[in-house]
Amino acid sequence: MFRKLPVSTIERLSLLYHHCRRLRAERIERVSSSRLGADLGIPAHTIRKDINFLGEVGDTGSGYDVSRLQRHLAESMGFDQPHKTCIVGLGRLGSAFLSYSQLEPDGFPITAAFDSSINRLETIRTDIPLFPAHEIAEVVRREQIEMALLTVPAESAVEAAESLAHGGIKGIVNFAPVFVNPDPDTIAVRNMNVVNELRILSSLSTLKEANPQPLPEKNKGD
Amino acid sequence: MFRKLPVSTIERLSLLYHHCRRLRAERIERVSSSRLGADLGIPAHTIRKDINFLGEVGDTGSGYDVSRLQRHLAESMGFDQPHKTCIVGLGRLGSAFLSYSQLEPDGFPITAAFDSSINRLETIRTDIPLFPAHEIAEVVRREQIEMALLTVPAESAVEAAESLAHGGIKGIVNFAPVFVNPDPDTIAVRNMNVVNELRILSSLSTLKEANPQPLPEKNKGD
DNA sequence: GCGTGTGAACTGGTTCACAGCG
DNA sequence: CGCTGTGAACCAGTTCACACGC
Repeated sequence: MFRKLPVSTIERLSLLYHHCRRLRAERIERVSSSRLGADLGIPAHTIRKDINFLGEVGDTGSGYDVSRLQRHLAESMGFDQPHKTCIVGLGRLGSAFLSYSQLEPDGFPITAAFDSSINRLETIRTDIPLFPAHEIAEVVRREQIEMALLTVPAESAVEAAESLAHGGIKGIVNFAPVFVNPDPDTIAVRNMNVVNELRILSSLSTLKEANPQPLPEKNKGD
Repeated sequence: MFRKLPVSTIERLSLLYHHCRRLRAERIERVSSSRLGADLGIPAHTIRKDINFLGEVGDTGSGYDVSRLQRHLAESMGFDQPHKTCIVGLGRLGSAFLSYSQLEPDGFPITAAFDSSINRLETIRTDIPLFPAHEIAEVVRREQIEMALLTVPAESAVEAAESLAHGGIKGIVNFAPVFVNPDPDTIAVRNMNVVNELRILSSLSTLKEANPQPLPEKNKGD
């Protein structure tokens, strides 16, 4: 249908979808691109361009109907269907997600969780079914799990990702500080690495000091 | 010195720096751009271009000296100095970081942590100094804290970010699902939102199904 | 010959400017 | 008159191709 959405556009539309839900919760029914831009830190014309990838949705002269916009986003990007998700690695971070109740209502029900330590599996108390790591592929396939949060130590990340691939996973959010992608043609990976983000921030600030110029202004109107 | 590094280049160089440390730990002293590219999922010529922003560093015909490369990266991007870091919000996620011992050796010592619940502050046992949220600005300024991990609920994020700004923070890693940036000219923000990453993954997979074409190959050699 | 360094060509995402419509 | 929609212009980053040094 909509070939070739730039990834950056997908990222922004995903943000936008979330913002629509928020606006609806606040009973706001109508919003302009410039308002959206200010709220999300994105230039207004970029917002309009992005939305137009989905076809015409706005009402000329009076902005966007929040509900309609949300519906359009949900339908065309698949935000309306839930996607079964699993957690691989139940250290501190994985455990935190295990009890992060926001995932289910946002469309990502945690359907299974894995750890290589049987000991640890027996200790954790939760309603979510827990399995040993060697059953990853089997369970993912059986339960048709699409998404994975990969929260294992760096040493185990590649192997765990391969198991997920064997199970037919569709996407991985990788928290380990190593590159994993068993099969780039089939599996998408997003990396979330705190230390790396901190490094990026620190070099941005270092480079800025060395060359004092304001960061490009991004959240103004048109 | 090196004006105008694209942010994407900074991101890759930061990854590269981390990889250098790993290689050195494995006693690997010499590496080619194509090898680096394969390890990091980045095309080899992009690696070379990125590295060249720092000036000539490689040895023609025989790749890069890992130690020298690491040193160059550290010096020009400020990776060698430690940057004091704080945690704002001690829920599950914030607490996980509080005991994530990797931050200190990677150059981001946790110097303080904050929460608005005095009760919670009294419960947590740690060597890191804890403070009530209303002291954020004061402590950040006094301790010269540069970085913050913002792990508060969405409702409190904007306010917390403003306090950090008052304290003169340089960078914020924002885990809350709202846009925060009190002062784009002075403060850099990186957003890490699991639900958003999951949505991006799900729409990538949805759009791919609707239009079955392989994702662009990224981790091949030259 | 292998692997870096780099100017040149390219590509595609972002920005602009304005037409069109309520 | 405000705000969307959009083709055109722009520009930044990526990709290419090849010269040069080991």
